[in-house]
This record gives sequence, structure tokens and C-alpha cells, in this order.
Amino acid sequence: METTTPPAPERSDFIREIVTTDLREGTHESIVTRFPPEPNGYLHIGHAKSICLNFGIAEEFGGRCHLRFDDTNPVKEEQEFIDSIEADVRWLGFDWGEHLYFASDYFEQLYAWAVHLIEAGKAYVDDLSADEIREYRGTLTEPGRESPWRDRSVAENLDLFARMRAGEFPNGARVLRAKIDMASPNINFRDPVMYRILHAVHPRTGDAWCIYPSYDFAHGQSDAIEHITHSICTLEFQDHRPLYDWFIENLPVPSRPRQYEFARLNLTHTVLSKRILLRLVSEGHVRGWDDPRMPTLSALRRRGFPAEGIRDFAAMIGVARADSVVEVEMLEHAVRDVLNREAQRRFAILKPLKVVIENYPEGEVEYVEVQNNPEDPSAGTRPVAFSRELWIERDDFMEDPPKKFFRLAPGREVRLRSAYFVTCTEVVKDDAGEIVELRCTYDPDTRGGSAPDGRRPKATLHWLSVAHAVPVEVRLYDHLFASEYPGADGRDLFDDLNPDSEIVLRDSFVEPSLAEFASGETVQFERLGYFCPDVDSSPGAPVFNRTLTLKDTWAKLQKQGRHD
RNA sequence: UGGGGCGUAGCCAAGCGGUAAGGCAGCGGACUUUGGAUCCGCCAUGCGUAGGUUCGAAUCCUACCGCCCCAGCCA
Repeated sequence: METTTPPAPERSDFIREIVTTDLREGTHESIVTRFPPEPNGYLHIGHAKSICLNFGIAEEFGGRCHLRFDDTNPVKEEQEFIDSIEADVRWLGFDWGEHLYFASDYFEQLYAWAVHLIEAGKAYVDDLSADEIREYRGTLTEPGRESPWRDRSVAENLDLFARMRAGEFPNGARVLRAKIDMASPNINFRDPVMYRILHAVHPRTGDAWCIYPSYDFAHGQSDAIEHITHSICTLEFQDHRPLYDWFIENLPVPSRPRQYEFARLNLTHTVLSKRILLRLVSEGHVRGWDDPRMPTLSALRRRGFPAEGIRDFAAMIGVARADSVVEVEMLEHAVRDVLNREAQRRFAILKPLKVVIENYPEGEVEYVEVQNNPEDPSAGTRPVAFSRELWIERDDFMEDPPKKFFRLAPGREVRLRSAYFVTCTEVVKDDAGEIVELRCTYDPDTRGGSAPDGRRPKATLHWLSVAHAVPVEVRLYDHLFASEYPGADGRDLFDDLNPDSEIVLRDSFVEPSLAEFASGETVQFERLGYFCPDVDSSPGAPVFNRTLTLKDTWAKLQKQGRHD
């Protein structure tokens, strides 16, 4: 039988290079990676980088990727998080097949290996308190001191460890430690804790255990049990690698995994610390883990970001070992790129201004055909009602326009997309001087949006027939944090929260055809941005989230003051 | 000041001794029934700094500078 070599992936980074080499040199016949979240919170865009890396490599090299929950700390972990993590990974587009695992599945094996180390004289039960252990550990520049309990007999250690498991001691009374080197310059080698007593109910094992392995004692061995070949984690675990290796080397594990580290994702205008995300939720700065302003995958999904855009983003930013902060604009670009290609177009008026077409017959309604997606003719067209009274966008009219404002103004002719050219003849104001209505005339010869004489207005506006428009609530989202680097320069991170990260509009209208999109699909509101129906919608009261704005040259000019 | 890492454009990132990819952002232009999209052009005589090796250095060597991580019974 012929063995086929998987085609070399065009995207390359140092990890894929290592994998390529390992495969070529026969270090491994096939590769196995894993994504190992702790179920103590929701997955966010930073996890997406890791998910795309681990599952992506498995896919590209014909290997497999496991989903393994690192559930060794029951005081922080919950079933709710396990469920959301599974849903989010699936939504992102990855499949772990049969390979769903939990570190807690290995508790019995891990316990046996702890006993093995005790018997080999390489682990001991320590009676020191947490505070004492810290004191004995030394500092970055001074070596630590050995615990007075370090030289207990194997028999005593075995007995004590068994009684720890049996529940004879309260939380914190004793720990099991590896006996390595209290003077090591690598602090992780100064007799790291392997087991601690935690009388807590575990989401999976319930009250079967009251001692739990530490990350260091669980992770590498879990990898070994699953025959993980490349254990990919973030940079802060570099110092743990020697310890990871030490356990592997000193235990009769079934395989020899290797750990590789890459730089975690940082994004401008965004915070990806689980601790802070938890505070944003618990202190009510946002409405929940899936609040559309959050960087969690569930929030991005609710916001209307397509999974493909997130995957493209991950591919775009690459994988390296240098600390970095990616501009959030790159994520937004990846998302717009997908949406521009795939999203159906619809008309919506966010801030309505009434237009009356004076020379259009009262009571008459006609339907014009509008393209659903100019980028994709196969998306077809839809009929949109046109009549004498229309809504246009308030921002599309200026009574006294600056030079570079191309839209509607007194006496000026513009195109109503796919309908007619109209000319503003009169501006109607209320007693306060507020513009309440525009009177216009239309040119019947321009039906469909082009003139027989070939004249071309400088602007094309979207519009809606007043009698046919459906009222909706629209939520405009912007960066949760106003500053590029939240909390930088000693500022309190929460002072950097953007007060305008959510603006709710209650007088908006959409086309009736938008009813079909209750499913959650993201659509483009022409000239405005991408929007999707929110779960807060109820029958007769639709709510739309703004996923992203369209790029807006006019807005940029305004911001720069270059419009004149 | 112990140990472990990392420095290539505003941002991300290729580059693996043969003369600085690509993307994002930005700027200019073309086109346009979305001020969107698309297309074209511009954007590092320079790779943290200083020396050295070499015909040739972002790539090798030396020294220095800067930044990040580690002193949880978190992961």
C-alpha cells in the first residue's frame, strides 16, 4: 500500500516547521494535538487562536486533535463552562470526533503515579502551611530551604498520602510535593506541589475525591496518556517545561509528548484576561458573557461575526514567540471580508427623515427589484415597495453641505438606489427650527436608477417606503474599551470603558423582507454596516445588533476635519 | 540584581549566509447604482545598538540596551 504524504501547508510558522520535520524524520508517524481549556469561564478570541492552531495543524497534517478539559480545580470549574466551551469549539468549525477527554478521567492513574514517585523517594507529604511553603521557597535571587518534612520515610509518606485521599485532613493541612531541588534557579523545581486537599464537589467526579492534582502534575501526564505528540501552550508555561519533562521522565508513562510555546493573542481596545472578563460580567459592566461587546466567542457569535472570519483572522496573524498586540482592525477586516462576500443586502433606516415626493401619485405603490448581493448575482433580487412618502437617513441630508458632502441637499439631485433620481425642492422645519421633512420631486424616466440622458448623481441613497417600513430596535456596538491599550500607563482599566460602546436606537426601520432573517444570519444594511437579529427579539419587536460598520470614507473625512 | 524568553515598517509577520515576502492600517489614483467592494501605485538603502567574522550578514560571533514571564496548595 502506498502512503500518501500530506501536501505541505502553504502557511508556515515555527510549530508547523517542527511538525513537518518530525513527520519527515519519522519522529512521529502521525501527530496528535490537543486543545486543553480549563472550564472556569467562556472561551474568547484568544482561545480561538489556540483552537485554530491545534485543530488546524491536526487537519493539515492528517493527524487528530483532542478536546481535553483541564478540570483539576473544582473550586473554579462548572458544567456551564464545559457546555459553552464545547458549543464554541464546534461553532468555530472544529470537530474532535470521539476524542473528548477530561483530566479528571485520569485522577486514578495520576494518583497511582504519585504513589510511584513516593515509592521512588521522589515525592513527600509536607505539613507546612501555604504561608510557610512560600517562605521556604526563597525568592527569585535567593535559594529556598528544605521543608523539615522532606525526609519522611516512604512508608510514612504512603500512609499520609492515603489518608489525605481518605479525607482525614482539612483543606490546606498537607500537600504532596515532588522532591527536586530547593536551590534551583527555576522556581518550578523548588519541590512543586503535586496534590492539595480540596474538599469540594467536582463537576464531573462529584465528591469522589478530596485531593486534586496540580496543573504541573496533571497536564504532561494527561498528554502522555492520550499520546499527544505536540503539546502546544502559551509562553508563560516556558518555565514549566523542565518540570513537564521531569514528570514524564520519572514516570512510566505510555508516550513522550513535547511541549512547545507560542505567544498568546493580545488585541487593541480589548481585554482578554479571564479574571477581568469575569469582573466585567459580575460587576455588571456588560449584560453577560455573551454581551455583544465581549471578546468571548459566544458574544462574537451573537454579534454576528461569522466563524470563518475568525478562522481567517487566526491565519492572518500567524504564530510566533514574540509578545505582540494585534490591532483589532485586522479582526474587523477578516470579518468584513467574509461578510462582504456572503451577506445579503437590505435597506434599513437607522435615523429616519421623511421625504415626500410631490410629483408622485398619492396612494400609489410600485415595487422595484433590488439586488440581494452585488458581489454574488446568484443571490438574486427582491421587490421593494416604493411610494410617495419615504424614509431616508437623516445623515444623508445637509441643508448647508460642506464641499465634500455628496449626498442630498437643497436643490440637489441624488439617486435612490434601484428606484429613481430625486431632487430636493424644499426643507420643512418645525417651530424649533428642526428639520422634520423634505419635499422632493422625482424623475419618472430614471426608474431603476439610471437616466436615459446618462447623467449620474454623485450620491446613491438607501430608502424605505413609510407605509411599508417595519419598526425595529437597533443596537450599535463599538469597542468596549475606548483606549487602544486598556489600563495602560497606570490607568484603571475600568476608567477606559467606552461609554458609547452600545447605543440603542428605537426609531429605526427595516424592509419587511428582513423577517426571513430571524434565523440569525448576518446581513448588510446597505451603506451602513452588517447587522444581525439579536436573541432579545420577540414577535413584533425585532432587535438588530450592528456587527460592524462598513468602512466609511466620509466619516473619516469628518473626523479629520478634511471635508471642506 | 537568579532563571527563562523576545526585539524586522504604525501593527501582525516571512526570512534559516547571496543582497528585506505578505497582510492590516495609512496615503494617492482608477472604477463604481453602497463615500462599500474591486483594481493600480506609494509606504524598511533598513532588520534593538556597537563591534567582529566573511567576497557577501536580518541571518554566524561578542558585548551592550530594551521589553515580557516566573516567588498560587490557579491554569
